[in-house]
Amino acid sequence: MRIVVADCSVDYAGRLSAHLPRAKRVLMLKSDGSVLVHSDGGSYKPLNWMSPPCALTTLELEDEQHDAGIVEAWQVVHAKTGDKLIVSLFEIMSDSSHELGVDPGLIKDGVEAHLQELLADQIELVGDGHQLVRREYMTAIGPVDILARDAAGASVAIEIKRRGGIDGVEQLTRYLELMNRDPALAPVQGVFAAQEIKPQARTLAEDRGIRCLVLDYDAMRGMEDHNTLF
Amino acid sequence: MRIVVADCSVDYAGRLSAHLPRAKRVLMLKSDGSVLVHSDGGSYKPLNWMSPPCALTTLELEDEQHDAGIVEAWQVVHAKTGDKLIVSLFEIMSDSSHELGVDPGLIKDGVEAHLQELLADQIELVGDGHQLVRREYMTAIGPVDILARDAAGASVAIEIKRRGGIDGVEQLTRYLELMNRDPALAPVQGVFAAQEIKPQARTLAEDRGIRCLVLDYDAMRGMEDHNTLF
DNA sequence: TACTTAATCTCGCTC
DNA sequence: GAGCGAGGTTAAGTA
Repeated sequence: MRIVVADCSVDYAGRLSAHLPRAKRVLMLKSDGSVLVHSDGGSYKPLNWMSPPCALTTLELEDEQHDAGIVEAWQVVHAKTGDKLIVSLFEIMSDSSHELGVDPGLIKDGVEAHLQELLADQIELVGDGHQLVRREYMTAIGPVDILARDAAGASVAIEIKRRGGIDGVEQLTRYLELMNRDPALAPVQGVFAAQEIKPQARTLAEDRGIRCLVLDYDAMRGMEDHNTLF
Repeated sequence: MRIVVADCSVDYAGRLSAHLPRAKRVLMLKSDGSVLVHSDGGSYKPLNWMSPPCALTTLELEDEQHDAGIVEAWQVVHAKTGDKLIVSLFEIMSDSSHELGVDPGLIKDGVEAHLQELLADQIELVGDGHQLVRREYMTAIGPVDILARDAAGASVAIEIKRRGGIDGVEQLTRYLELMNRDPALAPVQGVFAAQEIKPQARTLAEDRGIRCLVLDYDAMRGMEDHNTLF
């Protein structure tokens, strides 16, 4: 990993064209050839970058570049797409390299799969007397998150999202359309469950007779812990 | 901007929980308080991070942390959500600060908006005798990319995507459903235009009577240049 | 390997 | 400020 702090301008030509006017920035050159151009603010996204696999070469300076005050120029080319990033350096404030080694990587938990697990275990949240049939119930066009039966024994197809948007409603609608053609399942009631349901999605869902269910992740997790403890 | 290269472990607790085992990494501390944890590889996305607005404080070390070899510990807390990032430093290889100033920002062109512009200018690509009514034609549920009329004067609603998937077809279907209720427009023919149309999307579109149109961006741009030149 | 879906998405625009 | 769509999306999981 090489880190350069420099007054520079950057040009990108690939799926789009982009230009960064001259300013002081941090240039991160990773050992896989990738380059990140960061400013002192914004989010984790660099102003500009080149993803691996790619290769960096130092360009020969032409007279007019030299006259313009450029002291060094890099060309970073993507190995597959040919996308090109050109960094023109006017002044280098700092240039250092560090051997980091391979990173052991991130360990994370607490995502959408967990919501499905929790709701399967607490299926009564969908309605009194509901019973789980199975998770990831396969259909011809993909798996429905949860298939259940209500107190009367009627089928209930549940689509779970962390944030419920229109896409999720469309997805559930396609499943319902298909499942309602199966005499063994029909009629199938739809339930759209999410931690947060967007107004447009709720409107669309209710217009189609799909029930909306807002999930309280913390409460469900707390319930789970409680169940585990006793 | 402060850049620290250190042997460290990182813990994040917020919308999810995540942990980074001890390893050498680059820590970028931006002046807005945000922190990025980068390894020597991967993409532009950091292994872990905290977005602004947030604040960094140096924690008092407890005896057991000291015994474990930790020489410094930071706590970065998000100002609104309360998300927390804790960095435990075991050894600091490098620690430097640089004044960068405010970045002038990225200038970009050549995205989807451009495709819409090009197709509006070259509306005859949709079919002989077609005429542009307007771009971004507003409906109650959002703007249709292009509204045109065919040679016979019938309405044509065009949805443009760079990559055409099922989502885009669903979107256009919703527009068509709404527009066909308007006597001044009905009947409205749908055209799904994209640089690349996925097979599933094409099947769904054609099943619904929506015409598919594959756009050749380079040819359209070339045509545009040609028009400008002569 | 190709495709589908989620993301601590981010970013920009509109209402 | 909230909502919605696009992204050089990126990244992870699955068929």
